[in-house]
Amino acid sequence: MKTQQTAEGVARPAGRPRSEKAERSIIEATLELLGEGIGVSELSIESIASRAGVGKTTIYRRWSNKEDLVVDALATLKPPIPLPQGATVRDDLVTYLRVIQEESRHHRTRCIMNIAMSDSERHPRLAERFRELAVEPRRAVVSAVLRRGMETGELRADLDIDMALALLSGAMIWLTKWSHAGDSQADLPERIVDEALKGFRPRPSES
Amino acid sequence: MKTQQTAEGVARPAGRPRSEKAERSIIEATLELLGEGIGVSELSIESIASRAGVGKTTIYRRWSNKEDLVVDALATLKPPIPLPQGATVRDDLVTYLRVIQEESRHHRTRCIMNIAMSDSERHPRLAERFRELAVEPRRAVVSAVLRRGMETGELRADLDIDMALALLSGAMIWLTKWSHAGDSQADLPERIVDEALKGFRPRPSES
DNA sequence: TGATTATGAAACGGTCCCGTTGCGTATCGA
DNA sequence: TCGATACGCAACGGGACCGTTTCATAATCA
Repeated sequence: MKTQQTAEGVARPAGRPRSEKAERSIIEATLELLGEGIGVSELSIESIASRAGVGKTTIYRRWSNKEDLVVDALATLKPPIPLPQGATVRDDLVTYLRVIQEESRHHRTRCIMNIAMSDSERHPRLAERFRELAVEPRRAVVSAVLRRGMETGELRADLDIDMALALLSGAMIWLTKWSHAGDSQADLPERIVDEALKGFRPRPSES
Repeated sequence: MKTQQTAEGVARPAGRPRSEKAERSIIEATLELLGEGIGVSELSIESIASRAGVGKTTIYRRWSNKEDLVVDALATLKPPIPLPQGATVRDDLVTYLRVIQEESRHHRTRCIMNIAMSDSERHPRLAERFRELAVEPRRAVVSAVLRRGMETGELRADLDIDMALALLSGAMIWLTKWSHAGDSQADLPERIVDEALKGFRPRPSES
């Protein structure tokens, strides 16, 4: 295989270069199918190729197996918007939960979250990737919000940040998953945050 | 089709009766495969028949489709042990979370939970069945515990029970799913319950 | 005994997908 | 122009599973 030097000094093989467009449409098709509820194990290369308007060979030339492709597809997901600093920590937390709630309305996000939740057993690399891309950045943002509250005194100084994050996120996901569809859930973020802030015990000074 | 009356007056078809043993082993095989991480969509009738040591015909004679079979299989899952009344509400809640934690250690339970979480989109009947069998009874038990605490004054009188349940269960599942494997998690139930009881705000009377 | 139904095994034709190969065409550098 | 590589397309042999049918055998009752 002959190569040549580009201006940047990057080695480049001779012949027709790979199509960036094809690559993008393959990844887009993958995300589309996952977003329609197709699980990783049911996802077929042929369906991706067909959806992307691409030959199977073009896919096999780039990825040696399905998992690699899905990992790369997940990697193109945009990280969430940085959380704006609201007036109070309570406001920021409500905003955070509202983002989760809003995302879970879109098929695409919800199905990809399902994949992360359920296929983590059989696809640890996928789960790890999802962790880096979706879980960790949110953890960092909310963690900062909570720390700010601990400094200003709006929150307990000895608050366990990971535990607080788990309570908030876990409750949001739980309720989204298991509450009856008929229930109005517009105020879910506020209710979760307020309940978590107050705690379950009575407050002697306020009762 | 000729029928005959049994002593109990139940109409019964002539000929060889269906094997109870075959039926049980089919359901057991189904649960085994699901417990090994096979998703509902990948679950094949042939693999069930093979595992159960049974002909495919025997399965098709009883269930017209895969989903019906899985629904019946889920129905054989034992409801959870009623929660013993400990000394305090805190103890009972810790016990409850410990049961969840313990269950999620067993492959079988964990995988079935995964199915409930992820396949609920495409199999609403399965999700509903799981709700009845696994979610609702727990909700009832914890709900009773929380109400007791509200009466005795150990908990706030205006506590939102559904919200409290979501915070506790959601946090447990979230942490089980996303915390690093290396973390010691033996005291997770205690930490979750205590954090939820205290709430995030500082307590003026105790600080 | 004979009628009736169930059972496990095997085979059927059909569908979907696998991963690979060959083909004619398109796009690059030399 | 030529060599090299990528492209979309179609076809390949092979495997898994579908849902059905056939068959010899087993269990039940009249």
